[in-house]
Amino acid sequence: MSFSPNRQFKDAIYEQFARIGKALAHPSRLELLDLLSQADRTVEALGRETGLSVASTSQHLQALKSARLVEAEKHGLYVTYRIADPLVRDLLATLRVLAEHRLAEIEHTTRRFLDGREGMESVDKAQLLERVKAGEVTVLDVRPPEEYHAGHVPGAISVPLAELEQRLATLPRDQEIVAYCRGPYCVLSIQAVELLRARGFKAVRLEDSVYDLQTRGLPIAVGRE
Amino acid sequence: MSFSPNRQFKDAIYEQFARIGKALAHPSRLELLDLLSQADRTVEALGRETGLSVASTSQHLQALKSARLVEAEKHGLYVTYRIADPLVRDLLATLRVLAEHRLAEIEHTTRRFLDGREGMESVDKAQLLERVKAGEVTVLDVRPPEEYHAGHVPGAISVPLAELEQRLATLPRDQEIVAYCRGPYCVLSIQAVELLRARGFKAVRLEDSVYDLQTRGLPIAVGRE
DNA sequence: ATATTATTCAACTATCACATTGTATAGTTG
DNA sequence: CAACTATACAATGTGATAGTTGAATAATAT
Repeated sequence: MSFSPNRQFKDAIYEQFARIGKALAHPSRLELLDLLSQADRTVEALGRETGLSVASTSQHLQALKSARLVEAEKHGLYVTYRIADPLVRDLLATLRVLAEHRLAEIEHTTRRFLDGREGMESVDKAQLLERVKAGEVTVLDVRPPEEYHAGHVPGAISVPLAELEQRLATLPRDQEIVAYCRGPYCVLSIQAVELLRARGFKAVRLEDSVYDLQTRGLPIAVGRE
Repeated sequence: MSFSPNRQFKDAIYEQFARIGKALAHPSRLELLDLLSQADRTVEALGRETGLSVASTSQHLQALKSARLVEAEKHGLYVTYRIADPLVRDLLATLRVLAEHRLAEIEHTTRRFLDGREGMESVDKAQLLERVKAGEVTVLDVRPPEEYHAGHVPGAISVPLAELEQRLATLPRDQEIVAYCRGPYCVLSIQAVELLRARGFKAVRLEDSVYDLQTRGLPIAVGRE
């Protein structure tokens, strides 16, 4: 029985599916995929942002490549990696939703991390999103510029967290400011909102990433502005 | 930097996400999840259907349980496992679509397997589905009875593959017969259609599972009939 | 050409996961 | 309550995977 053609077929098929499962089985690879979901990047840049050694980063990227989740292209001296298919983002999103739903540890960890930080409690997302769409608020994209250029909320202005302090003067004091970054587990927007509030601005955090918003029907703007 | 609270937070979060990835990283566990997607089952039944030893089956199930993808309940002598959340099915479906999309090996393996089998080539699915919905065809659920009872296409009759032969007389010769089972990689419906055709019936295979059809808006019937 | 830089490869060690066994536990039957 | 059965757990050997280091490769710049 176990050498029947049926069994062989099933084994071969599940073996293939497991290739993708294996690619998702390491925290670093998931982080790399999350970063690549925001913008294409070189090995070096990915290593820098994840805190991994370049060699380690390269190896994980190869693992992702051999599972066909990412693609690589050599541009001169640098190899740029990118997400191979929009479905990869969908898979990551589903994984995230399921994890949030089933793993109490995630909520627990997030709560502990946010504990003591003022006013990071979730706002009414639907309502906030309407105001973003209507342009009633100033929207800040606090991610690195590459990520902004790869895709951002229409009307949002790019203010990388590192530059926020020196650009405070250009921000409105009368209008509410909404900061977003890569998603609920990205801390850039948390830090941005903390800084803004400390300086007397009215600021809230939008937990979603551009791509989360895209699945809710918001268009994505691409390019310099 | 790498001991900052931010880094610790990220590591903890991605560690959690990776729990689910790890659970999906073995072919046997994926097969177990697929079986459980169709109906709850005992360890013994799962071992029998997958060809794994009972001990091995139990271990994989524990791995799935500790990732919270399945739940277990003891009924008398048996422990029954079930999918913990409908989102698990969604995740599996997304994984499958992505794999089909990106991994040429899957199509290759499937093609090789179907090669030589007459008329398993895909029919116009949308049109077929309409006829199923409209009740214009006889629909056969050729999975084991437990799976039928856990959820089936409305109007479908339960004819487990093993019983098909002796129930041929009850099937219409003038109307087209549609057989379905667990999805595109389940061979039960293939074997059913082969048998039916060999006996002169007009039969086609529906590649989707009940749950695939559910996401396309078809209701699921539950229970004995 | 040579040096420089980014990336990959190769070798090594440590850790982790797998399947197989055998054993323990817990319910059920006699 | 003893015997039995289904299931879970534990220990083992084996193989795969991760991270490190240092060398090799490849594309540019000098």
